[in-house]
Amino acid sequence: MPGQTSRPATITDVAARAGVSVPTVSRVLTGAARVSPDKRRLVEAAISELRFRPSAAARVLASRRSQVIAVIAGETSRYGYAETIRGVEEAARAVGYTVMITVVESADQDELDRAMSATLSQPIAGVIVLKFDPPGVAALHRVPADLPVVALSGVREKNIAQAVLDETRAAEELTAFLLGLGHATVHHVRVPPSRREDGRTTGWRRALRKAGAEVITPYDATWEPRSGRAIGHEIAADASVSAVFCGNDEIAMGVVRGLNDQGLRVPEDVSVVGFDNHPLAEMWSPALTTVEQDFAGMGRRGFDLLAQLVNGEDGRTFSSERPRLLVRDSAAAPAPQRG
Amino acid sequence: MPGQTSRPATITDVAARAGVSVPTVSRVLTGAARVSPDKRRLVEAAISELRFRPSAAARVLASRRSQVIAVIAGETSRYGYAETIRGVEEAARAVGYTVMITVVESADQDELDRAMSATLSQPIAGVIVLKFDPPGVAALHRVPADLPVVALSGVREKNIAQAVLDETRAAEELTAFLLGLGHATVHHVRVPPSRREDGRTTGWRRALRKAGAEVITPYDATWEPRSGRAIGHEIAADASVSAVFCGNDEIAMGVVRGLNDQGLRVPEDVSVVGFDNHPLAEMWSPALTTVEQDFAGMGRRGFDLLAQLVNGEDGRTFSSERPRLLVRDSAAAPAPQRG
DNA sequence: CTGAAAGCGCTAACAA
DNA sequence: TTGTTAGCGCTTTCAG
Repeated sequence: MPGQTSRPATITDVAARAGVSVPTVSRVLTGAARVSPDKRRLVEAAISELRFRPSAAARVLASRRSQVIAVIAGETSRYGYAETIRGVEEAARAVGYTVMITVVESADQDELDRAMSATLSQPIAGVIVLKFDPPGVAALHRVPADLPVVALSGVREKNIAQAVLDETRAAEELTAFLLGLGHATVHHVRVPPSRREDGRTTGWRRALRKAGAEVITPYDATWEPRSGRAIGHEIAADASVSAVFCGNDEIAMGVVRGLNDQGLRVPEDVSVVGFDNHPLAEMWSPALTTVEQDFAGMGRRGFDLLAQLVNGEDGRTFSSERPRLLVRDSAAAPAPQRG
Repeated sequence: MPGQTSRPATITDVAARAGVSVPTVSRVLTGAARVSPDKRRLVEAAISELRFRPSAAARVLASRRSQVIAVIAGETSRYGYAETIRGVEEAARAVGYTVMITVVESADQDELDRAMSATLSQPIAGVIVLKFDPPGVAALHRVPADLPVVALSGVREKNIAQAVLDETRAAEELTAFLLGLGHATVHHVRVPPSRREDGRTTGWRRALRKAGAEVITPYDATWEPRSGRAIGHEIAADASVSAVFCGNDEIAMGVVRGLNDQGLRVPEDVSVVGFDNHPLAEMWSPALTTVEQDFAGMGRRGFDLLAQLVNGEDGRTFSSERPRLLVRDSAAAPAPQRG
């Protein structure tokens, strides 16, 4: 008998073919109740013969439960973002969840709502927000209260489940390391901050204060490595700079390049350190001293937190990890003729 | 009157509040039919007072249409992958679609089906497959026939809608450029290929054949820059190598670094070129000669193709773009003492 | 232009 | 253990 139309099989088709009722098929699908071995076998056979795939939409509607989570982020392709998302996806996939990506480009209310509404009207079990930047911060505050939420970031926030990387402590440690090398102070190149001040800047400032070193206004970079290069040119012209802490490795590479453009050598003339341990940081010449950040791990921890919330288990609502200092070749004692 | 429970408002609530029937609310939601201005106003007021968001699940179930597409990929965070996904997401968001990410780590049938079934049971309008690697290729062949599909890649395939970047032509051009500089032949470092041979390798071979140059077996790198560095060490030991074409910029940076480790200079001793125009390629010393690949653009074009299929419009089913050669500083005429 | 009625494919009580 | 009966929240006929 030919002519089966290619309409996807439904649970009703399966039930008919297996000679059982629809709920029985549902039972073998969900495992919610016991089914006799022979009926189960019949149902399973029917399922595979018909290539039946249950409709998630119908399922969600009837059960009010979903196996999808949304990740809301200001970007998706820069190193830290991409790795974090990768971690979330991995952890989600391991337990049968799918992840939906929502990019929020602006912190503007209307634009935000427009971007989010498409996602929020989807049947999602929960939301993970990458609170890395202003759009992320804004998005966090517009997630409906009835939806489980986890924020991922470098800075702690009250009353919200959160997985963080303790950037503040790590930045403090890195800055102290530079000071320990003998530098009078450490200059700072910021990446775009999520609020007034990010953890890296706070840690840097704290280390300088503790050491009684002068706190010089940071340079502001964009996410583009070439903005670091331009700052490198500025720094080269300022003989008082002997050590520079950059908000991330890509900017650090730009700064090194900018310094080199002007004939300065790293670390002989100026020490430069980065943050994140980007895959290319160790390939760079000189290999970058930096801080290793386990973004994927944070993503995984974030998903675990969310899964807890979704399942109504209690447990920790906060997960923090301390990034690790990676001493390589881009920092050394200050040159006598500079600083 | 307090005590509204926080149960999300449904279309029925809105209808009641606006004093109209449910279908009328539906009409203003979908715009499928004309509604008198006053009723429309009433409905809109009720919607915003109740903070009503239509349930996508119910909508999909009733209308059999979805505003979600799935992206299936072997990875998500390496440069080309991340940028491609970014392009798809951008184009999708612009027209109110949401994207779901599915990572397929292996080409193994069972593992693939497991990874894909979670996504395929979701109500999706179509699928975009990143056919960049073996898992991607395998995934493409397991997408149900009734689902609109677009493949994204560097190599053309029959009978399937596809957006590509013409890597073969670009690689040929790049190799010819090196040959034109006076190199007797060009060595090649491959990145993990999606099948037997990727477009970059094919283009390289073609250029060598046309020029009558010797075709030497390529080195095989992984996606990790450090694998390039190890290959750089090998190349340094082989004085016959004067020009190297690397499968991507990250590997090229590794190779340059490996060459430098052994005291060789680029491009004075050996010319090295990459592929992709990674954001750090121009920061590198020397700035990398490479090929600019518009991955995000390919992602966008892919989505547009998919949207066509979903909407049942006819039109082009293939979209190709030619990457652009970017001459910078990492390639020069061969050194007399090598090659 | 509008409402009544039916049904999308599934799960959740409830009996049997 | 199994089937029957009701919906989940929406869109889609079909009348009017």
